[in-house]
Amino acid sequence: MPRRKKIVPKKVKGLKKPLQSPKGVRDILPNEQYLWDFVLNTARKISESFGYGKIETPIFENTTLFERGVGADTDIVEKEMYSFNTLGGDNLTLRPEGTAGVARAFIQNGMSRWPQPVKLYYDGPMFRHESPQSGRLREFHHFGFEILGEQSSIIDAQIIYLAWKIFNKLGLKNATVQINSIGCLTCRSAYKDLLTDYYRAKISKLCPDCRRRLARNPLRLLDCKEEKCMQVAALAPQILDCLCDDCHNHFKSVLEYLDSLELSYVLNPNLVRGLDYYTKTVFEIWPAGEEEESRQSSLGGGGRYDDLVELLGGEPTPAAGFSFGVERVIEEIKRLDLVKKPKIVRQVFLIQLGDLARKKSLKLFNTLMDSRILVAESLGRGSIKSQLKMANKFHTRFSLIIGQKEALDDTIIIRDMDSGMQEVVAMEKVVKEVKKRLAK
RNA sequence: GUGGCUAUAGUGUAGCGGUAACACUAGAGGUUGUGGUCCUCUCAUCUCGGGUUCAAAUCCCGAUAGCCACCCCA
Repeated sequence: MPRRKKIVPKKVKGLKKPLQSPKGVRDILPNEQYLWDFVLNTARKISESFGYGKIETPIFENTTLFERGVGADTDIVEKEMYSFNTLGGDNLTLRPEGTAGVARAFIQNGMSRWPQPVKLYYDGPMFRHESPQSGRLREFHHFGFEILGEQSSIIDAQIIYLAWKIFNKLGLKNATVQINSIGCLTCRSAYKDLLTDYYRAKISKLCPDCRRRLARNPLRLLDCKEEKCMQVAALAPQILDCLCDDCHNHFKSVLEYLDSLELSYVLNPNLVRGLDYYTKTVFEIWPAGEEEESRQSSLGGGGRYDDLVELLGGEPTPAAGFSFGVERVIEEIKRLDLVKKPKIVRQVFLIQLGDLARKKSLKLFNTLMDSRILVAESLGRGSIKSQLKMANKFHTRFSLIIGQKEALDDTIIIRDMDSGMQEVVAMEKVVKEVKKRLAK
């Protein structure tokens, strides 16, 4: 006879369904913070050395800001925004990107009366309702910087240089700068017409997607990956040939500045950014690797946006900026194994036995901390054994043990964890004795 | 939003129709107040819900989530 196990269900099936986070968001746990610190601290430091000041703008803004700023026809605004109505009847949106908010703050805080140009950097979460996959989340983080109130092309070059410098400092030396110019409003719309005409004539050779896209956004057809479309795209008119004199000269001089910085770049005539506010210079930073893969996961992007501030109701203010995706950069750093995880260093471990000792240990912990001794503890644990085990995990050089006897005598045991030698010292001398030993 | 793949302890995996295994991690313990090695024990009914079957982690359907592609972007 098969013996039946007695079934005593601990859980009633289905009753205890653990709550999950919503789709596309994640927790950033203690053991990955060092990467975040590394990336953000590096970026902040370099930005500040370039004269940028930190700005924090709200995580949500009026929806109108993004509709007008990013552009009502863009994918971001059309289908990716977290918008909601408040109880008070406002329509707000969780920011999908940082530039529009900064531009709004520029206007609202009268920054046009500050010494020009105004240089700002920021970092924080952004939200886009997309279908998540690797390198793509619904809540993700940007680090970005903006420079407002300067039209000279040297600024474009400097921004690219700053971006490049940050990536370099992060160790991403093989990331490439992809650059293009999409002209100003005038030459771009002229180019769009030209492109539309060109594609209309070849519409039978296009894939269904591109036929559909043609009316909406002809620029997008340029980077379709269908074989047929690529053939058509290869012979399409290029925006660079259609720039007005001003835009043409501007771009030419940006490239000259980059040359003089000896910063290598890839001139990419198909680079088109998905936000409407860009004018003239646009650029992205792609990770090292095959071009096909790199373009899928651009690490960051930016460019000039001379019309944005005016579009939002401010005085005409030329500007440029850049931002990168913190998660993507961290992934790339992990992939290339660039940063070692720092070890937690603790100098002594505090052990306590018994009620009185436990009480004293709390105070001693503070005394040690105030004396700048790095101390670890496991005050909740009872047995000396388990506490020593913990001490071992922390790799401390010494353990300080207060037992019941020591608590009464007002003494403490200093144990050398390597040799196992122990010494009893008076409580008031602990700090001195520990420091003496640590100095050896 | 569309299509494909996947879903087993905290982590990584095994099991491929007869009722869960291994490694690591974590917690407790191996007699009196002493760690690192070693040993013992504990922690999942197999994402959730439904169906087929005498029997399901294993097959089917649905939901959810992850991954990949398209799209787009960071």
